[in-house]
Amino acid sequence: MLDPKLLRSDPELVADNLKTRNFSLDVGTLQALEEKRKKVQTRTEDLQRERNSRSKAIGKAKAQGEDIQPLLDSVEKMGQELSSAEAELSAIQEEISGIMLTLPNMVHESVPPGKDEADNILVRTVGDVPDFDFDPRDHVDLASVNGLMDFKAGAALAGSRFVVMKGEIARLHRALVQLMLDTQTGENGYTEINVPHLVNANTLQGTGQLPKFEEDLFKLEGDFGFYMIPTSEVPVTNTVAGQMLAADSLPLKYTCHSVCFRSEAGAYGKDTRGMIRQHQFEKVEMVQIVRAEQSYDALEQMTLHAESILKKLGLAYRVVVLCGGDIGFGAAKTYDIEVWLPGQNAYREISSCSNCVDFQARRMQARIKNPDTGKTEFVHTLNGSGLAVGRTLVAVLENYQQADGSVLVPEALQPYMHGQQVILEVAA
RNA sequence: GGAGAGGUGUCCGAGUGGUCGAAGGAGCCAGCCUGGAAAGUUGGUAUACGGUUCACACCGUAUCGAGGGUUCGAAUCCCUCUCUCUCCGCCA
Repeated sequence: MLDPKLLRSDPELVADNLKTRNFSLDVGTLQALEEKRKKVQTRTEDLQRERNSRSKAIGKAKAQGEDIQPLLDSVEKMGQELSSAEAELSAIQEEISGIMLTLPNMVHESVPPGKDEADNILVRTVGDVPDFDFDPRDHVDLASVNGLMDFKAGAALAGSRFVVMKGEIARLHRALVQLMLDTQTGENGYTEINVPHLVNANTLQGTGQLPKFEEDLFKLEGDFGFYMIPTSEVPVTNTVAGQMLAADSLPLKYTCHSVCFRSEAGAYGKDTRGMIRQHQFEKVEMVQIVRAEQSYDALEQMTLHAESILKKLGLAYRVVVLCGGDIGFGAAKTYDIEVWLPGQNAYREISSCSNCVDFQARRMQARIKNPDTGKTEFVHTLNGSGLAVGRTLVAVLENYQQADGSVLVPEALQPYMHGQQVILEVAA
């Protein structure tokens, strides 16, 4: 959520900023609502004050054994007026907060303007794109041998955009999870955390998926009000919701392996082949809760933490900073990491690292007491993939393939593969 | 699933209709004390919103798990929900 004070005091500044992400803020409507709110609130509070003071007088009079009937009569008439003022006020406030919840975050000044991903700015390119002396296959062709990656089976069990993995592929997938968790915990200073895969609406509102993006989520039927998490960013970040954190407990750095569920509404016909875009996929996430003044440094570090996995795996990638038109709802600045996929002859997103500044913290009411000023302030939250496991699997298969269709196991993964150096070998 | 007990400020904890934003304690901050510290001692220490103000600040309103109700007045009474704990049942 945006700072309501800023929105009130300088709506043009906010509107200008949101223009960067092609969001048009209706300043006039908002200001009119605000003005009305102010008027009704003042009137309501005046009435409340009057009622309170008369009620106190009644209490006093009664204690002294006086006749309170005249006082009762005088206050009774206020009741109607007060309750209608209160109703009007809460209706206006509800309307305002409804709008506030749908406003995206303001972007950092370094975020480039732009319409879509074509306008993202390249930050750096790392590693060499492999040069094959044969026509490289994509991961579907490579791993479908013996049905080790079986989309038909997935479709039969659930529908399109599901997969069944077996044998060496399933193990490689698990090995990637292990490598990622071990790296983030052992080298990058994260604490491993394991969280619910089902959450309630309030939690999703805290991180910004609700109320605006419900169609992207899977919601469970029944009275529980459960949604399946689209990313563990949601439950992990919300572990600090509603808390007054000790300032010296920050930064909090969590890494979490989870399954993620996305409806992929609006992605019809996009990435229909293979494991790039599934309804269910696994991800190792990084989440940081930091002091405000540290969040942009933390974003740089977190991006490097994501990159550290790609470096270990020897995969070529590039880092881009998302332009205003491509950046997510809650983020103030986002780096995407794109890995080279020979099967697509293109770089494809494998991680997204965002600084949400105080946007989520304000929604969640996650705060610290600043020890220097004594003031309460919101923490800053960051999240990033470290990495998307399914897409990393795709990248390993496609980048390490050999002419005969077998795939070399990157050295960093071999300890997790019982020392196995090659998979998908065709029996001679 | 059944029975019971609870949810109060940063934390612990008192408070069953009125002067309670809330006793007391811990923590934290400041003053005194001290060569310095500890101890002691005095004071301060919630959040949000609104109003007045250049500002310091002051005033008002709301907030005792959440929402509704009763009442002139609710932390306190009633209803619904929710979470935690204990016991029983069931269960990976």
